[in-house]
Amino acid sequence: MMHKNFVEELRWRGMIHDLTPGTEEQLSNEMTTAYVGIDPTADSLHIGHLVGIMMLKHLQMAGHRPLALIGGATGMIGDPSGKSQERNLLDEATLRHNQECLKLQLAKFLDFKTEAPNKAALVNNYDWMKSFSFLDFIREIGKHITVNYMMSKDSVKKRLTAENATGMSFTEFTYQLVQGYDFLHLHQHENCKLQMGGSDQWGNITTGTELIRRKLGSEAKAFALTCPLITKADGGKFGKTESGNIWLDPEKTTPYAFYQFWLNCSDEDAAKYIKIFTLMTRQEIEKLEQEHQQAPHQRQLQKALAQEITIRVHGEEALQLAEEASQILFGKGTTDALRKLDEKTLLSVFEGVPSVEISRDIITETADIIEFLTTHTAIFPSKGEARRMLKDNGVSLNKEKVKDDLQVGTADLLNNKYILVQKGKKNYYLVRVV
RNA sequence: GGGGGAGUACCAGAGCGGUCAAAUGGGGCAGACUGUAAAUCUGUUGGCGCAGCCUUCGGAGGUUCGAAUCCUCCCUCCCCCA
Repeated sequence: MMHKNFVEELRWRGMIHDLTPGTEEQLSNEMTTAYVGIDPTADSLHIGHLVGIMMLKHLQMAGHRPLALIGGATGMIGDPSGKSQERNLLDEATLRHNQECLKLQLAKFLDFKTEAPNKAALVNNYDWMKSFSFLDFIREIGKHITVNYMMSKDSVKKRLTAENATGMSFTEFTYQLVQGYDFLHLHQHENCKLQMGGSDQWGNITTGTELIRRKLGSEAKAFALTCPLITKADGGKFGKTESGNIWLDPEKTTPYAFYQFWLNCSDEDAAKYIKIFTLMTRQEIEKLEQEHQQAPHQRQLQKALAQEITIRVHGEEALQLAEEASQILFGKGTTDALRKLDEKTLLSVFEGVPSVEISRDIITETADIIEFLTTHTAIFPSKGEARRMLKDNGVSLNKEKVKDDLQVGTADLLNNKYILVQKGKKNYYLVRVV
């Protein structure tokens, strides 16, 4: 019933950073339950969550049982390992709402419905932490782990010894123990034997395995597996753009923007990401890489990557629209091509492009381009910036560069109703005259 | 509780009475080159009616012709000792 060797699969995909001894044996011996934690800080996943989810996906495909753990409790504390500050408490209603939304998105990757024994499940540590009293916690859990052990974790050491040490609250210090307890709880209630996560979670995960070993004895089996943190070749943070996170929720990140994100990856990143974020086989990927090398300008890797993820998250139809829009905006498209589009096509193509409405008088009166870009449409936050960008040759109307002395008039309208404004090469805005 | 240090633009970090809208680096944005890539080079990075003016250097007052720079109080953070 084990279709594939899970660890082997992750290994060639470059998704293994570290694992505890015996992990592979455990996975080849029996169907194993494993989990990945997700913070429910928003009502949508973003692509930073995708690595963990893909690990669960491969796990399930290999015949094992995936658990997605919503960190309702831990998410309120904040991991001391850096970036995240201590967080605020979410009220329970918000937490449950987020949980439901996340589950719908997870269902695009994991099978929560199958009759097979390895059906995916969603759990929330708030459910078992909320009524766990402090006193009970320190008596039952805290006494099994020494402070010395906890202090030896990198995440903690860094906070204590760093040059610019900012101190660490008791709450943050406790984080690893609370997370460790999750593993113990799942071990006892769900027969969960493996926790997975990013390599920054190694310390927290091993606190869990250690807690299980000390509390349940050395015959209790608990393993850890981490994947490397996803990076960009240029050192930037993965998954962020100037406009923020890339979300899976089409309301937060349009399918067009989502598709564009992947299409825009550098060659180096695309080769790495395609292994992590798609299910293409090794042969398929190697073939693509060869094709890419022979004709790099065609960007086969980026296209394949963008296609597969966009379909999985947003569906076939959304992908098609995103591709069409990209073709018109970035292809050989000219003003003429734009003018030929009928209104319906134009609207569907630009669905994912931010749009602004302005009143018709502004155009019939003919508007100064700077006024048009700032006060009327708010495409630029300040006139100075608009002026600067115009001087730098960075603004186009309907795909034609414009100068700062232009008067915008009805002649610039597409379908007598729209103007396509372009800020730089990649930022489009559809201005709609009403 | 005692002693010391720090808070400057997106971040890091200079400046310590006028020449400061504030060095430098990073980041961002744009342009050139390209393949909607990377690297590189260039420009730009508070606002406006832009050779001028207005609002900024934790907060509130004060000294001075003039303060990011000096004084007072407050807030926040860090370090060391107890």
